Amino acid sequence: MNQAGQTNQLFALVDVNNFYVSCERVFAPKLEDVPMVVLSNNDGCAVARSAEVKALGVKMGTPWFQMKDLAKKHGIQAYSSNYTLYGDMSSRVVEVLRKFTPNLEVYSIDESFLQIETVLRQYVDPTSLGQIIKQEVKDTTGLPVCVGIGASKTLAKLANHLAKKYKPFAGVCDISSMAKEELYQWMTETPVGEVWGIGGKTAKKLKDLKIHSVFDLMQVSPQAMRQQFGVVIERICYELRGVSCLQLEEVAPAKQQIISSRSFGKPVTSMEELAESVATHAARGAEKLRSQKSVTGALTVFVQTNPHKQFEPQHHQSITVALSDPSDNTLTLTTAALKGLQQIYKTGFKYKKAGVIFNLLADKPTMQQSLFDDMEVKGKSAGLMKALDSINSRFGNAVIRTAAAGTKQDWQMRSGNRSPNYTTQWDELPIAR
DNA sequence: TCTGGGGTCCTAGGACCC
DNA sequence: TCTGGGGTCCTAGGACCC
Repeated sequence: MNQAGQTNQLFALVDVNNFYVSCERVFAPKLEDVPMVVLSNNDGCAVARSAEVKALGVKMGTPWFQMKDLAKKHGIQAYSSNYTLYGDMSSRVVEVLRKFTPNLEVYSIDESFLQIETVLRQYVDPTSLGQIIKQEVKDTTGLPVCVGIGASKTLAKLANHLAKKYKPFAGVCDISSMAKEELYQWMTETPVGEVWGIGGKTAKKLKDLKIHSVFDLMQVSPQAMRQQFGVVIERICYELRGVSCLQLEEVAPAKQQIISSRSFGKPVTSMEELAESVATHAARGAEKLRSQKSVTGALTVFVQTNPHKQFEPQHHQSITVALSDPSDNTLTLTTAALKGLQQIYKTGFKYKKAGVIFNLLADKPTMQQSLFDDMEVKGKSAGLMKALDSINSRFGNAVIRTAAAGTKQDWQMRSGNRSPNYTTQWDELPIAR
């Protein structure tokens, strides 16, 4: 919530239009204006649609086989997805955006929030900043973006929706500078289900309460919404009123869960095939684990039959295997996953999907941390000082500089009023050779 | 006769996002 | 014939404790 005296925040949401489709078009300009979709793994369903295809009423996630007739009729081109390419293009976009402000949150592969009130004075107004961003991304990466600007993330999202939907905005919509009457007009015209965080289920319940538009939701009492729907919807109400409740998350927090799973192109029945898949997923997960410097304390293995085949016997089962020691080791994790699979596999089913989930993630202990753990000096100031002294004598006194953790008072209390000369940021310590 | 009550922790499941 | 692959947060309810 805004504190009195705090600078009013302003958020910009930059979102690439039809991201996967636009990426493909950058490298195949002849596809410009051609109706096209990008398909999911196994070419199952549409995960990105060009504007032309959206105009035909094709919904996100429509199975390719269901739209084949339509595709034939309108010449819709289908492309298999290339996530490596999209990931690379995404980084390039973020690189451009960082030139405008370091206060940036990469929200998804094709969206970033920028906090812009601090850089605004260099520009005529928010809209012109938005236009410059849009042009710069286009010039540098070839990708088209829309920019939405508002006093909260939710309003920036709404503004982005308007920028995409209504041509006169020319790709940039600034809600914060809009006259109240105009904003309320847009809010009245926009269905409540378009609000970020209001999904199908909630939209339906809201409609039963005669809350149909964004404007309706902004008007109701947030407290009443909290009672009926919980804190999430309450927060959305405040955000729509311009009270920012969701702050920028500049550093992505470490994942709490890592999933690797995939559907099979064809039904799988044998243990051998399942085992191969599960082993692959465990190994992939282990890589992800190591890349964020975590270890996992438990993993879940699951197998599923095809839920769309109503008349075939169904078997959805999972098992969670606890590890005696948290690990990021491929062999350990693969072995545990296969052990789990043996427990849940049953013959006679046509499996459609299998995967591995790592739970109970924790930071991987660094060498320095285990040193302190072993010496049992953690939290004991005298022993801690001694240990730090010994590190200083090994690496030179300049190595350990300041007490970065906690306040100065905090440190002095724990260390008997000595000055904060030591770091508790273990990552900064060098590793002995 | 009459069987507490409040707290924490964990898990499953729902709802939502892209 | 053919239907994605990730994630997050919140809540309710059960287990358990004193």
